[in-house]
Amino acid sequence: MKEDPRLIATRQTALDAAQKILMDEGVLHVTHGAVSKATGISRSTLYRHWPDARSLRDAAFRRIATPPNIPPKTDGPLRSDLRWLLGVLMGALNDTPWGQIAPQVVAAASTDEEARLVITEFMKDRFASVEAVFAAAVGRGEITADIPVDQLIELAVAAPYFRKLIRHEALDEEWLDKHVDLLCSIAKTNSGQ
Amino acid sequence: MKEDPRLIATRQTALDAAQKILMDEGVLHVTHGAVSKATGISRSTLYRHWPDARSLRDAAFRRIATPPNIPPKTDGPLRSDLRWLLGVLMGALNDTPWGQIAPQVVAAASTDEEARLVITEFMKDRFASVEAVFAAAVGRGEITADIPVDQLIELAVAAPYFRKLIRHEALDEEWLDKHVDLLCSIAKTNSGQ
DNA sequence: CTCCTATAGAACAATTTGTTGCATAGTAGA
DNA sequence: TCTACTATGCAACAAATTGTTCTATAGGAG
Repeated sequence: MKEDPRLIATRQTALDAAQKILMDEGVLHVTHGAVSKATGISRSTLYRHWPDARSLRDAAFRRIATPPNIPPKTDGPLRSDLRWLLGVLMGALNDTPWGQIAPQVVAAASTDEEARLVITEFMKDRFASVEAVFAAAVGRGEITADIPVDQLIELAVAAPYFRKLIRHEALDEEWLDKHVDLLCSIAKTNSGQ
Repeated sequence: MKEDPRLIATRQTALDAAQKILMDEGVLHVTHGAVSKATGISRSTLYRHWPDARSLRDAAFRRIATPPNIPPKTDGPLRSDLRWLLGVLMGALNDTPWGQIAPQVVAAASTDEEARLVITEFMKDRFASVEAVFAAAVGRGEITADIPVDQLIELAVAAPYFRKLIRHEALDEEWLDKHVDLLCSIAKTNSGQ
């Protein structure tokens, strides 16, 4: 029993448009009417797919707020692995829908359980990737196991997110290099004391 | 030419309610109708004060998003000054309207120039306070001037904001102690090389 | 070709948004 | 106290938005 291709096409077209509206104009403007006007899909069809405004907005959030997984590179050295991982993360923030939508998800999370889940799940993934990088460095004997890994992970990820989402400052290669340098120096000076 | 006390009372009552709605239910629910129902002020009066939905929301944002200034304590030692300053900042995030509203402001900033100004101005203040603390420590000779101050400031402020706004994790005394410890150790090990 | 189902479109009710005119009541000044 | 002023409340209203329902049509599956 396969799904009618028209269902799939409608959903895809509608959510594409909803996503664009969400990014360009904010959550306030994601409505059945706006999506209908943007796509040509009739309002009644949209209501059949998403019975009310909230479910439409939720669908738009969920679709866009599913960022790609980053399998970390862990073949060392630490600086190189960390630079690569955070480079990918920074790229995602700069150049993908996720980067544009993240502020909206952050805000939604304060009143919406669904959005909160999206964020915490996502951050768990990111933290795990960074942790894998540090763990590999410990495994190679590059740093010792007594560094405050949890704090380092938090700083590593917090800085780019804070800079992009909250301060609206540029995330560029130069900034990232300095960030990674500092993280490595912390890891190493705290190592083996 | 003094202002009619009724004007002042209406504005205050209305914005109090708008603020509460903004925090509890999100920006979507800040409308003239909702504020009217919450306060008993008639809709027409509200429209007289704020001609459209956007100006009402903006007013609610602006009112709540004016966080208190924190004059930094700079009489040393570094750990103590930093602990005090970040403690106040953490307290504001945990226990004041600003902490609850910040996610909404962050989101609004991605499509609203006004909200972006609020944030950048505010962050400038916070950064200046942290910088004053480090500068005082340099002045006392506790650390040397060649530490990467800008990065340290960013990390100092980014961590609590990230933790609270994005991860929705607790900001407690224990976490803050470890955060300040790490910052101080970075400042000192990078000092005088 | 036939049955099933998704869509378009229009008509509709309900709610929300914004406007206007008028009576009332609070405020300031003489 | 009396007067002029102005903010508010209220009701009526127009316009836009939101959500529902029905019917005709067209696309897809067997």
